[in-house]
Amino acid sequence: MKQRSSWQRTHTCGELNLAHKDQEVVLNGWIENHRHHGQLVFLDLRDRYGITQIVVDQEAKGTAAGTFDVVKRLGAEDVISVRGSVRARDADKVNKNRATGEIELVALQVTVLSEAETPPFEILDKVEANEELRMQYRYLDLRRRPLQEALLKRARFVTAIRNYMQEHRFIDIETPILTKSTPEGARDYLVPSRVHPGKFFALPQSPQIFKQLCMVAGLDRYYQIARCFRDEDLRADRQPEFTQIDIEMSFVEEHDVLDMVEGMVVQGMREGFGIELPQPFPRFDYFEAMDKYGCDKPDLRFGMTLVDCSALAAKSDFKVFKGAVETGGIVKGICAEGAAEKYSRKGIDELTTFVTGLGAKGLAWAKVTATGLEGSIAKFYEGDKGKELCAHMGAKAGDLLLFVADSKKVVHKALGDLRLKVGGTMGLRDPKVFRCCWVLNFPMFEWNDEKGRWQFAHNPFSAPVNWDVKDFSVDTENIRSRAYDFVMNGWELGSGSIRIHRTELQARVFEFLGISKEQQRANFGFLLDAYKYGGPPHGGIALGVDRIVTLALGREGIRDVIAFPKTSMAFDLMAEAPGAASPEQMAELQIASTAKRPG
RNA sequence: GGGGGCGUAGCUCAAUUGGUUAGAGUACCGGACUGUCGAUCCGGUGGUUGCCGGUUCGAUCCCGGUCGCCCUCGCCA
Repeated sequence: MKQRSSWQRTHTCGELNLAHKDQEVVLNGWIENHRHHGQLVFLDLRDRYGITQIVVDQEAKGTAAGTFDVVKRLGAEDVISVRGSVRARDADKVNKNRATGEIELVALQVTVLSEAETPPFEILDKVEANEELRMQYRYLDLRRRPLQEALLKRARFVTAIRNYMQEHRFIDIETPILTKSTPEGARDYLVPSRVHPGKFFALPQSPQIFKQLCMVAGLDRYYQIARCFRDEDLRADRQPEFTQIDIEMSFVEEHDVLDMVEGMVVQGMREGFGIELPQPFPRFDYFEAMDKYGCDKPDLRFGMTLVDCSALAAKSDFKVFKGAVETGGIVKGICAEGAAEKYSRKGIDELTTFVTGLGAKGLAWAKVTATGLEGSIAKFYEGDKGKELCAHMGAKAGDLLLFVADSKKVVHKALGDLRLKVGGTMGLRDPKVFRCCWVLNFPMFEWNDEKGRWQFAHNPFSAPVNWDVKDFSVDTENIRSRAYDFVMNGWELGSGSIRIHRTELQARVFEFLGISKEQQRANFGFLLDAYKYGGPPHGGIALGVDRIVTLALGREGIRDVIAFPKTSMAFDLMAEAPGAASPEQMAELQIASTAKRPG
């Protein structure tokens, strides 16, 4: 027989119903609300599982002496234990908004476990206090149901992922948190070493190199729910520390990784959030995604794809169209189905302002009517020409056509963003609908204007699509890597690649980017050495847990799904971290601060 | 690092062109009330208008600086 103190609960605040009628039970919890009626008091008692109404009746039989005096003094957030009898409510007194609404607990005895001061904000499901205050008192904010629900579902999701990985022979391997700084990529968080004066550990931006070493070690399939750290400026979807599902597999090609991860995501979304994802996830070549959606993370909840109209534009009388093509640019359009009515002249002006803000010189448009086109380009597309354009765009009466003529880069940026904006306005981006896809074969390098040199587009270890590429300096911008992104609803949620597993090729990539032998040795020496002793072909991916959960739950930002987040200035308002180090600590670490405003 | 928004009672907000004693809802405290469930009714406490400085007879309001929070561009291989 388990021991239970008299104050300890027999049930939770979410589970009592008519089946427990007339039973004597004990509940523990926080007082969410209290309603005093003189000789009759109602308490809403809350715990993680729900809310149960407690009734304290001065005149009820069997109530312990003094109970009513205790209850009269109770207030919000006091922690109490209630021994009572479960009573069915009369039909007209049932609260249909609560799982426990058919019953109430008639108090026989009330014990105060902990008194609460008036909280700085009311603990209600609906957010009333501002986020700054809520972050300062995060432990109070976390009492709110929406936050608890996010943490619960996040945990269920991660558990589903772990189960899936376990089922597929992956080994959960912990990699170092105290590791080494690398020059490329994000700014590192540094940790001074006491026993190595003047030297610093870096917190990992990701376990990238270690997971590849796991492959060299022959561990074959690695995964980790890994904390990562990046000291860059923050956004609604970025925290200085965040969590990745990190995966690496040996002896694989792209489709092996993609198939495996696809199954994992489907299982995680189903078991974590009850979301069924349509399969298979479409797989786009990078340039195909850019051509059709104007971006490398397409939102597939709706169509409205970009249609190339350059050929039609070239023979047009419209100078803007014709001129763009003649000077090496392109003309593309989108067809917003049924949007003609939704956009007034003023609405279209706003769209024009929107695209000019993205670098476009203007926005050409036309509304399709039963008789032809209306709008800025109508006079160039009368009669058959108009019909030809509509046929090309797949447009029918009531649709709105929007065109941008410019360089390919500008057209894709402007129309890609415009597509999302118009799609949003037309209600095509339903937050309860989820569509995933893969984007493959990203460019291997990108030009860094500031530094005046090429740099990795993805990471230094991504293999080129063509293993035999002789010279990276030839046609550099068209060299593709075996890198892929996982995308859901227009969010990049994961990124990975098939890796380079041979020293020679890795060395040539570094060499091309002007990373000297010395730098290579200093930064990645142990990885390059490892490959000398037999590195298997391998590849992997990392998925952002915080972002997936945020998207699945339809929350505003990732702070909503992290128990103890930091502000956009990377400050923990509750713990007041970071904080000052004492002179003694600094001296022991042999470091000094040059900050103008210490502590 | 740049741009934008915000900062007034514990909380959410208001306050006319710069003008009397800075208001309301809610919370809290006190009172009434035996069927409420965002209880209701009556009364009350509660303010360095983020901070510093300037303009002015007079500043919540205008100006400069500063601190904090949020969004965003750069940044985040």
